[in-house]
Amino acid sequence: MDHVETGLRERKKRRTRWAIASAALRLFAERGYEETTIADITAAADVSPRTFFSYFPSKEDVVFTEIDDRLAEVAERLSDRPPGEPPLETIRRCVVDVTEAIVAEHGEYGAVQVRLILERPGLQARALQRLTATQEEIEARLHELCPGIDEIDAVAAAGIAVGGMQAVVVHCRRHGYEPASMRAALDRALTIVEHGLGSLTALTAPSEGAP
Amino acid sequence: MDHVETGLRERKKRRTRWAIASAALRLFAERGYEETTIADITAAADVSPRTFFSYFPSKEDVVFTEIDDRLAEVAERLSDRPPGEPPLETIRRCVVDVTEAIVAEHGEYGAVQVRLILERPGLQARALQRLTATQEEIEARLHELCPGIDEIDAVAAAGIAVGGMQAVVVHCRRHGYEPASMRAALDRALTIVEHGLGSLTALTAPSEGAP
DNA sequence: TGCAGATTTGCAATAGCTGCAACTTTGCAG
DNA sequence: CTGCAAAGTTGCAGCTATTGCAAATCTGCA
Repeated sequence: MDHVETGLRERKKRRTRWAIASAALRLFAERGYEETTIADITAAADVSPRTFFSYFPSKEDVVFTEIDDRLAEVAERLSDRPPGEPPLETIRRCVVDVTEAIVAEHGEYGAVQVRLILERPGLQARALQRLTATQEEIEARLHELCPGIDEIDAVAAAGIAVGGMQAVVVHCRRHGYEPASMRAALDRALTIVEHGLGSLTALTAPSEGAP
Repeated sequence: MDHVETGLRERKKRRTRWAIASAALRLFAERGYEETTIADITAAADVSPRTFFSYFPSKEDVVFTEIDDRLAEVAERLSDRPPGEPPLETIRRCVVDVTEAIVAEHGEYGAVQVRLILERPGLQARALQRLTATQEEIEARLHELCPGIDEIDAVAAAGIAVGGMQAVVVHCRRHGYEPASMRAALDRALTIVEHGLGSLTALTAPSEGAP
């Protein structure tokens, strides 16, 4: 039971939602986020301003269209891992999926969405919040995968994993989104997550000073 | 040149700022955040509504009064570490300081602030954003401490460290703030940060299933 | 005592968001 | 077909946060 409903009603709703979202993203890209009002968006989408709020709870939420679905999808996929796989491998897979889902282009306006989120503090905050939600999702799966796992361990593992993810996002923000570079950063971060900061000799040696 | 200015002007400004902040926090505690308007706050603080915005850029910012100062203070303290100390130790120290600064009670309304931040999604998002800022702060210090460190390593290390911090915050949110328990969670998280997720046998063994 | 600069304030306007009630459309039974 | 009830859309009024602007006050220092 997903999006297979054939009713005219459903189809029309989906179309309207898309009309609003794409109008919004297009306008955001053209004149900027703050510079685009709800009225502008609804005018472009040819619906009443009031209607906007029956599709999205707030202006900010339009920006996250699809991204949320994508994230949820990834979280679900986590449960479909081969039963014998070591949890750590599962986490790795999960982090890779989520990260790529976040960074990769989603449909036509993906680039716009990413740029907006990275630029507008408000949107950035919202994104972090969703990332935190994902973190709890990960932790829940961990408890499923390793029934007896210590709670602190699970929380910490999830937290650290997400921290690694964020590291990649930060890296991308600075150096752009070439898949290759991103992959490298992701692998590096995951290795560190796996072996700990203690594996970085740069960190265990006394800080500069006496030779 | 900090808060030593003796001018009547300075003193009055400081007093007003405090009046607004404490009125706000008190009201938030009494009737809730959303239920308190700027007008309510300024009435209680005995200033004009317009004045509020010359002290705080937004309603949300009042909640973070002092917390920001505290965080900045901690970040600064990072540079005062003994020169020969291994960076990893410095990080540990830093994480402990920041975490305790976040969780500990700040002044009279500390508990209110923490509760609000944890409850209101908007404030939570804002807090995460500030945490991210701290993360970048940590990274910058890392580059100072280990001049040649690989950028990805630095970003990842900072990200993971903050992830560990968040883990502790999550833990506290669930189990309360008894210092002992928090200390334990913090230590555990830091150990994991240091030795990696690979050190948790629960994660490296194949997930349940065939015995 | 009086001025120059800083603060405070009132006023008006914009924009996001919500509740409500009237109006339309759609799905379906008769 | 036809008509009804549920679902969806719209306009309206209203509330709150936030900002620009200019008049009114206050403070520090002659």
